[in-house]
Amino acid sequence: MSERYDAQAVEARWQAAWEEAGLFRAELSGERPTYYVLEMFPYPSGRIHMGHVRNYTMGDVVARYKRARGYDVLHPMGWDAFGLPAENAAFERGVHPAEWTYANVATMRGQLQLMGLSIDWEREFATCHPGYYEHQQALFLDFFEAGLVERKEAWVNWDPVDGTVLANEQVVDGRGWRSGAVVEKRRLAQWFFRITRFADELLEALDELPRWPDKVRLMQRNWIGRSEGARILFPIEGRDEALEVFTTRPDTLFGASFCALSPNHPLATALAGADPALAAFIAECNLAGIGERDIEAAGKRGYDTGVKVRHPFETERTLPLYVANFVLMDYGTGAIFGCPAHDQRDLDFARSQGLPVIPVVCPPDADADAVTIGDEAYTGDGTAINSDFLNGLAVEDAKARAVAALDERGLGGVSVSHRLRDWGISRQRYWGCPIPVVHCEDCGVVPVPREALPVRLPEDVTFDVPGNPLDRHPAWKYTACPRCGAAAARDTDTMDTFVDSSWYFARFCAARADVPLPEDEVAPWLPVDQYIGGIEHAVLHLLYSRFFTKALKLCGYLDIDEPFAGLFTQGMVCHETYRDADGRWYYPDEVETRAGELVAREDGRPVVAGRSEAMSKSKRNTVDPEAIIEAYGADTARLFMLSDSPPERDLEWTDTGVKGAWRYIAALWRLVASPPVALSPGGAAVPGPGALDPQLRELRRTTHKTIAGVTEDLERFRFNRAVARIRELTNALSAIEDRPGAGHVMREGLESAVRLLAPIVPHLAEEAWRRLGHESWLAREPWPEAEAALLADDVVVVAVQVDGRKRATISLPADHGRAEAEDAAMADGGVRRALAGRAVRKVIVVPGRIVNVVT
RNA sequence: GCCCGCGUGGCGGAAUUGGCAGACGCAACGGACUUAAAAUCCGUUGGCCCUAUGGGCCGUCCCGGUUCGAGUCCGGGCGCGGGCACCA
Repeated sequence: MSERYDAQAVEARWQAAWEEAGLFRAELSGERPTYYVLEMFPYPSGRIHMGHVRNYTMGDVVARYKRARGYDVLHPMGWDAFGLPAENAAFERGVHPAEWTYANVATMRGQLQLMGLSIDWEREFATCHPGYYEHQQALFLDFFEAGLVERKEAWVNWDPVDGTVLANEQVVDGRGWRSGAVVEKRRLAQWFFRITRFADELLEALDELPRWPDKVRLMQRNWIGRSEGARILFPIEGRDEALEVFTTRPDTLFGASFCALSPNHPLATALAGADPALAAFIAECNLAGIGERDIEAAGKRGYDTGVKVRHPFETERTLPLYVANFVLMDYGTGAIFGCPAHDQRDLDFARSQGLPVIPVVCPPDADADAVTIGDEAYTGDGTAINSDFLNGLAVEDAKARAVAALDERGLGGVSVSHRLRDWGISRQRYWGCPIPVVHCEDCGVVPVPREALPVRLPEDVTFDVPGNPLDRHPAWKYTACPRCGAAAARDTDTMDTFVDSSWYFARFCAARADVPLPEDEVAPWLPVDQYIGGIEHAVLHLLYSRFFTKALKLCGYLDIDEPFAGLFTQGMVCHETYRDADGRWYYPDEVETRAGELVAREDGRPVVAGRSEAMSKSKRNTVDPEAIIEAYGADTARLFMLSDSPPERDLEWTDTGVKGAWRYIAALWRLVASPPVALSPGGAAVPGPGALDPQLRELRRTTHKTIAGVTEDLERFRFNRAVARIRELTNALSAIEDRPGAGHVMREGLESAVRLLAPIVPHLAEEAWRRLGHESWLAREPWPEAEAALLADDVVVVAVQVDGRKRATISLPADHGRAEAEDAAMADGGVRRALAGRAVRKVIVVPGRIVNVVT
């Protein structure tokens, strides 16, 4: 009789036992090497979702594996707990953001604990706790002192109804996502982290991150967007100053037909003072957005200021100066010269303004006298024409020559621009880390003294009206200037929540310390050896954390250059979607199959299954992890997460797949509880090869090959392959026949399988380990070692091809030579038949692999 | 528009990086056990064909190339997915 595996009871028992024994507490032994594995910490939205399950399962496999490999492992968990959803909940339901957040944390912690993760919960923290954000405020002050923080005016999305700045993501089709009001551009004083100061460092260090996905590095490279070019001065007619522009194409300078300023360029502002029509044009530009879609709607528009600028090379020539809606203030110098022939934007603008189009680059095969530009600018390579001293030079040479000439004349030189902007961190929100500065009428901006930290959020706030509760709080912002003592006001903005997540990984090393990052506790663990999370953070979070690390190093906190030595980006968890004729979405458990048709369980309405997409509440294609754990246990959920798809790819959640995982768990338990042959006693040595028949010898080989293979797979994040290998082993063990020595081989195979499975299905493995007669913690057992002698076959099967087509397989001793293989191949009946007496020209032998007979 | 990535059975995916394509699993079909169901176990399963315990042909999106040999490398196409998007 086989006993049924009771996953829920077993899992609860081991979770409690591990917890009580404190097995996963991270400790610095000083003897073992350290390993820090971290998954991106969750936002406490309410309940965990399958994406969390996948993410944390992978991290836990790594943590448990590395522990078995003899590392001191740090595997912590916390909560990215500030953010807008809490304020929305407060607004919609009247519950305080803190209450809502901590309740969610409690729920989700309980759910994560059901998964059996080997986490050191003693280091848990939530970023919304003053014990965390007080240190963040201290870091802000450090950055301030180091010149890494500055306050400057910036153009922001302003929602006139809600009275707040909106992040770009909160502007939908030009309107505030909640108020529906048309968003305006406003210039406000904001706090910035000077990430651009590290632009080149952040770019170059990407080459030193071999364990990061190429895709992420590429995305960051593009995001930083380094462009090499030149700055050029165009003297302004009638003024004692020059217009400075940035270009990547100084070679096309002779093709210039206009210059243009951003509407927000200081010169544009100055000119608008005396020109009401220009002022009106600028106001209009600021009302509309500056995204491509906005401008596409409005068209490329410009205002001729009447001002002329002088061409740096052709001093007799002047160009009109426009203010144009497509020129961005925060890139380059906020001003451009336009060469319509070789830039599409400039061409569109020139056509609409009736400006000349002068070709100055001749495409390789074109006739220099007949180059014409239609509706498309020519941006390719070629030779300079119509360009005086540049004529005849290739584009790259012409660039260098032009820059040299500018330099000689004192009218410009080499320059580099980045797409990356400084990081604006001010948010007109309540539920975030207060910015520790005070605004004094006499002293200006004054940092809050360190001994006055933390600047705590007030608890008595209201959300019944839109806007920033901190700003309208009756008392909170009124304080004394720390410098002069006069009445002053606190900054009522809070920090972008990406600040919170930019240094949490370091704080985990000393979660309770009374300074932000004590070196003796932090240094041994950092950098994070393996970071795991979603690709959606490829740029923002991962770039901000990299910046923080460099800033923290500058401030003397850390001695590392990069926060995450290894990065793994996992795929999403997907599920089919279900809709009825009215377009209503249904949850998977709301539909069923009746008479071969998909229908809504409730009223039998026909439902159509749509394509599989990432699980989301809006499409109602989510499956609740807790329900799965209740039905099948955490091990089943974990096993399924790792089984089918490679971890970097999307995973399709299917009921049948989960059932398959459960079947394997039940079958494995049966195999352990009632093996097909009686196990030899634990600890007894396996008989030598001579004492075993070929089947058993082969089985031992399979066992040791599996150990080696799974080890390699786990090192390389090939979890699906690892699971497949272990299944192959246990399939082979199930088929074992009783004969002398079988009990020994069975025990060795079974114990190996259980140990290899320990990181993946830890509860089942622990239970099986005890059932096999052990009294130790499997979670503390060392990783199994493969015996080298058993990894090599003594007989190999070699394929034989005739003219590249497989015609036979032959068995040869593993150490066979070329001649032996060739002879055996030529002697094979199938090969002779395929040759049909034709003359053999040559025979290619790759020992152990293949023989190819070529006629 | 620019920049990446990916196309393998009915499905998810393997293939030691140029050497036996389809491991492992899901689904499906057939069978055993059972009053029945569930559970479990055994078997079959890329396609086509033949003189059928064997054997042949085709087959990794399409066309071409390199090679004794290509899912893997190169060139061109088609399709799907992702990132960025007036960045001068």
